[in-house]
Amino acid sequence: MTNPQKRPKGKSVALIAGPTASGKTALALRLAQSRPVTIINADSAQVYGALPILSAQPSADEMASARHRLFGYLDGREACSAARWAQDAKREIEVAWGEDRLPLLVGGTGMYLRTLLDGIAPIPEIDPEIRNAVRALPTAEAYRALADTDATSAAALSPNDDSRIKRALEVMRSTGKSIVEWRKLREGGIGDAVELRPLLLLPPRDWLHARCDLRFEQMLERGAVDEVKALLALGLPAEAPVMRAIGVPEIAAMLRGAIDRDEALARGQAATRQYAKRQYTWFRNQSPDSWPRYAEVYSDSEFSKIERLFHF
RNA sequence: GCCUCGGUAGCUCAGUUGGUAGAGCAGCGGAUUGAAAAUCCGCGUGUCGGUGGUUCGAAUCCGCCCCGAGGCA
Repeated sequence: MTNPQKRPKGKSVALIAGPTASGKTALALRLAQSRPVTIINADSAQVYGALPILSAQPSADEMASARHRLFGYLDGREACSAARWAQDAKREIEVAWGEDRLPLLVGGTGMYLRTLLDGIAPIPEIDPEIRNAVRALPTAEAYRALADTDATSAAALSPNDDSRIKRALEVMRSTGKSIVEWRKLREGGIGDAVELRPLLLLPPRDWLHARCDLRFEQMLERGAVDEVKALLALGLPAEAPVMRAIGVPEIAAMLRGAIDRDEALARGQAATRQYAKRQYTWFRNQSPDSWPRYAEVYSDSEFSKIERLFHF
């Protein structure tokens, strides 16, 4: 299956992406047995140290069995971002190459991966005061303010799209330039400079749902509640990304007595399924057609089939 | 055995004096440029328990049967 027309563009980067609970970790660990790799996290919640269980980070044993990077490396007090992660990932990729290891990106955050591969608009850091002021506004007010100063981007957004409205507004206030203008530039992507070996895991939805449900239940049984207790004790602001991780609001509601355990379980499971669905939509539609899709249930017995899809 | 209440979407339930049914949640499709496990947009998916009547027309009225909960014995 070698294609003589296809010449390597550069050093290799492997990528396993797909919805939560699709088997990415198992596949990555299996791959690590067959060649020297550095598994690099590409998941926006697994970057935080506070939630190893609830964010489904690999276990301590799994982490010890292969080289892992960018898992749990940030304090919940700082907010990660696509650009921040992409920068860190680039660095880890270089290190891996330097050690003759294959960098293996594993994760489900489509925007992080896109930022790394395609780059992003070079918008300067937002002044924290401006950011805080903008985020404190009610959505409708933020939208009005945006319409007054940046009608073009306001027109392109739903008046309810809180997070994009506030991003557009903070960019306008902080840089004096519309986010629409900024986005005409896109910088820093490594996609054209590397030989990418991607694989999407898109298992059948029924199976995935059952796995989401089971996994959240097991998280609850295996320490997620204590994790959330400890997280709440830090007193982080509700907007901190780590506070919005799936399961945190649900378990927090249970801990303050607003809902019982069954309800927390049901809500956490539903939130997991809904997240998986969004990821499914992203990877199915946003990924280049050339990226191989594995639509079956992954198990290690399928590994040789997977290796072929990976174009090794 | 008798009485009462209930049986409508995957779940919890609405459904006014008969005009082939609609909410929430779940689910499905989509978007996604520095919070993305975020945020937003769109879509009812139905033997109205079954059956036989009354009627131009039944989820709505009547009979019988089935299932569930409670009560009386």
